[in-house]
Amino acid sequence: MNEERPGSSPASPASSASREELDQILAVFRAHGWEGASLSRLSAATGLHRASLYHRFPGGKTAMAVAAIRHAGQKFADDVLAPLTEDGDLTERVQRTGLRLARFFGHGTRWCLSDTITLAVDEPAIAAAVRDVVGGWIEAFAAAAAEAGHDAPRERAIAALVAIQGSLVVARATGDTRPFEDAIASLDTTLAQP
Amino acid sequence: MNEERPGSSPASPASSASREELDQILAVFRAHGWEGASLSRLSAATGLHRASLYHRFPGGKTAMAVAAIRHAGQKFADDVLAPLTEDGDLTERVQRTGLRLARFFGHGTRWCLSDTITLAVDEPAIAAAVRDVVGGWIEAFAAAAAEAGHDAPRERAIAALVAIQGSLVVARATGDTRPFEDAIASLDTTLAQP
DNA sequence: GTCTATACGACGATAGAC
DNA sequence: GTCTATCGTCGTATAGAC
Repeated sequence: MNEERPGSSPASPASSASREELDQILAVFRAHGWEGASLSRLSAATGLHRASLYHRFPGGKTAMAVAAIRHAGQKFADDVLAPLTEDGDLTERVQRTGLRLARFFGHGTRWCLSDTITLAVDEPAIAAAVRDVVGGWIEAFAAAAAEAGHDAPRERAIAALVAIQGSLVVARATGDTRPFEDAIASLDTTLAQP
Repeated sequence: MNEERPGSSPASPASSASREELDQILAVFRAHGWEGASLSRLSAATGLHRASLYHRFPGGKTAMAVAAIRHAGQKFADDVLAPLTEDGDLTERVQRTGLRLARFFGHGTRWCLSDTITLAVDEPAIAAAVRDVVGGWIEAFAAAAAEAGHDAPRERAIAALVAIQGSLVVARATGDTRPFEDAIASLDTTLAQP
């Protein structure tokens, strides 16, 4: 379980960890936020002992969080946003993205890392990483809205993002996931209609 | 600083703390969430030592959180939701509620307690208190939408709530508070129009 | 009701053997 | 690169003097 990264992306600054480990670290930060993601929980989730985690991430917990955010951004771009830029009818692409979104967020039962990890963290690196991921999200949505012929595509994109984030918060607070499904369903009129 | 509660509301189950202290406790939970709201921070914010906090709240940190949520719900009902049920034109009342909302959330710079405190807390009392407050919020919005003649007032109310919550999350993640101002501005069409 | 003092476990982080 | 063991600090929570 240590013969990883054959010739993958050399863009990451350091920190060697397998995709599975990053998945598990990501899950902890996503569910518990910065303060709730303790080394104990991260250790239990990955099966690695504290010292091994620090071996992979010499930058400590902050580096783990940044790596988790970048990993989440990559997964989100590949799984959710990619269908938006493929060939085919815009409405169909937006619909496919909606399905991917619903899966990504467990149909309203899993929170957004960009939400949970930004609570009261005073680490500039984390804030920057989140801004990066969310910016890409907005850009991809805006491109769809522009293709649909809307005159303020960025505003439309942000509106869609707001609806998703808000519905996840409401789902967490009330236990009702219908608003999330509504937010996904309304993507068509928000992004694919002029 | 201890001659409080003359004959106020005997509805609260126990826990004697002044409004100012509850304000300060509320501010800590709102900004830092459940895990980040440490006794040190609560002690520093109130000026009370740990033991004094436990004297006011024999139920410990959970009791402090529940009291903060109820206090926030009361303030929100009095400051923000009350204008909706007063006399006068519906559009004007909704507009006034928008102004109160903007002030309550620092124009997008202060988060919602119902959001931050629900992150990874496994305390049923806290979840119940939040559900209570959010439920009242939805009901008040739905009453306005019903008065406007909408046929699905509850859905409209939830849509407005989602927009506000989502814009606060986006503001936290990106630093841009314009989506929040937009959410407030759109209250008129969401709640006051048929 | 306020305080000082403290219990005891969990926190992030390291040292150093293997 | 993995582990055990440990550091010093902070977490929630109490005891008990005043």
